[in-house]
Amino acid sequence: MQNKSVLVPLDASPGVSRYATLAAALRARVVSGEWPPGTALPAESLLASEHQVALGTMRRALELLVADGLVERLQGRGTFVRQGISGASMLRFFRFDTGSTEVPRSRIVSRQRVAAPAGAARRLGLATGEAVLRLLRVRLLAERPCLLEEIWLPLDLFGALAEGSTAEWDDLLYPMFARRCGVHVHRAVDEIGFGVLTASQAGHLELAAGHPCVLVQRAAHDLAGRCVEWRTTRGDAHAFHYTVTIT
Amino acid sequence: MQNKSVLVPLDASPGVSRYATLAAALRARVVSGEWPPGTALPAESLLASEHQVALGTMRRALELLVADGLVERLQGRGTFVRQGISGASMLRFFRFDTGSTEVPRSRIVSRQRVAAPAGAARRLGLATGEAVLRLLRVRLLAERPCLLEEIWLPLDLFGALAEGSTAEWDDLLYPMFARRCGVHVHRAVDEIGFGVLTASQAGHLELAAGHPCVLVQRAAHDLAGRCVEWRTTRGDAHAFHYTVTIT
DNA sequence: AAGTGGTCTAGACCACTCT
DNA sequence: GAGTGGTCTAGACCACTTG
Repeated sequence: MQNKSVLVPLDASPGVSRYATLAAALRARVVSGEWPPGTALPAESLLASEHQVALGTMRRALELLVADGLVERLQGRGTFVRQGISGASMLRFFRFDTGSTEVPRSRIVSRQRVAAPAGAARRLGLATGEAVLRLLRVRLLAERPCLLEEIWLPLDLFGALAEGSTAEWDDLLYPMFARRCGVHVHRAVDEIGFGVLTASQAGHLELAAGHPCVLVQRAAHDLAGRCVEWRTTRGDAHAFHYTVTIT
Repeated sequence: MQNKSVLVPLDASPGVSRYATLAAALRARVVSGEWPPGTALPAESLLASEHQVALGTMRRALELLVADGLVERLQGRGTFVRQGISGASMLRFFRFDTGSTEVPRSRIVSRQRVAAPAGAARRLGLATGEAVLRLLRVRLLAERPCLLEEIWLPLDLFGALAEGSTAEWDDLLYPMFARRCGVHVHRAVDEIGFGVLTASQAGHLELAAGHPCVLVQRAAHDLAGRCVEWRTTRGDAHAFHYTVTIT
């Protein structure tokens, strides 16, 4: 029987499959922090019996969470809440001829605690004037600057980054966000556009003012969907390349 | 039992699941033309009994074909071989402020039957000098040119387009390719880069020579994986925008 | 050896689309 | 009403990881 509405009092929403309902319930528990990033969920057989559904139905629900990127499943090990996005490097939009695929070095040019201007506030879901951290950061490959980033972070989440030396910061920010601030970036939207460098921007990149550049504007979100970072990345337009496959 | 190697003589490859093997077999039959684009496959129950597998196993195989974009399944109707790619408009890379999302008008500027130059031949998998069709095409929104396209087609497939007026050609090429030449574009790879317009290119777009532009180079493939079109699209870099979501 | 996810089976009923 | 794909069940065994 598909809908044992008598035996299963829970949510027999019409038009919604059981596994979709289960997935939503599990998603809520993950987002609530019941299973923090990196921890394992109960075994599928346990979850199935707890929710009184067949194993296959619970598996379908878990597959939805995998498709969402919320969890990952490892044969023989378990089902784990993902730590955060992985291959989201800005470098995937550029091709700098350094041969290797090394992680670019990172240099924090400036760090300011400021009142959020309208644009950043809007993107971060804050009121104009709320306290934010503004970072200016240059990324280098083979000692040469290749990307310039302006990063806006809500201070209520990233207070731990407002003090202390920035010289020892990691080259990769997101793992550091997780370790030092407990912020896990789970989803990001990159919007690519074209522009021209100001004199100041060009200086950081060792290019001429007015040089064409590609702009990548990123809004990064945590598990709960809150925007936790707003970032604008600039790089030489001539180094830009990106591949999309349609099917 | 998972591997009835005695009862099922077919391909008991180690390390490969049954449904993956089934999917490969079905894919081969689709590619061979046994079920042309637009036609329905036999019902999943038929396929399952024919291949002596459980329904669920055959469904898993069909899901793989769906993920490939090879077929689509419609509840109550059947499983159909896809006609071709759908939302692959070049316009998704640009934002021209015309408000609407109309299909841009198309004007064929020139059509030549030529010997393939090395670049086009390589992309199309032809020998240099083989006969190809070269099209120059302008796309217009609200009567204003927005995109310039140089299109290379192998003449052995597209002979039907070499004769007759180009004035009555459709605004969308792929449906016309299917109707008039029996060529179905199922997969395309777009490679995006940055450049600058030559005087001649700029003229077609009503821009100045040297104006920055975005280049989209597309290789389009049919069901069997043959490259059937090589296209270079140019548009004003300032109109470029593209969104990518990472998770 | 115990526990996990991955594959497979052989049924059942449901929702939808056509005629 | 007949036929299609979509959902669900209650089992079984396989492949892999870890103690």
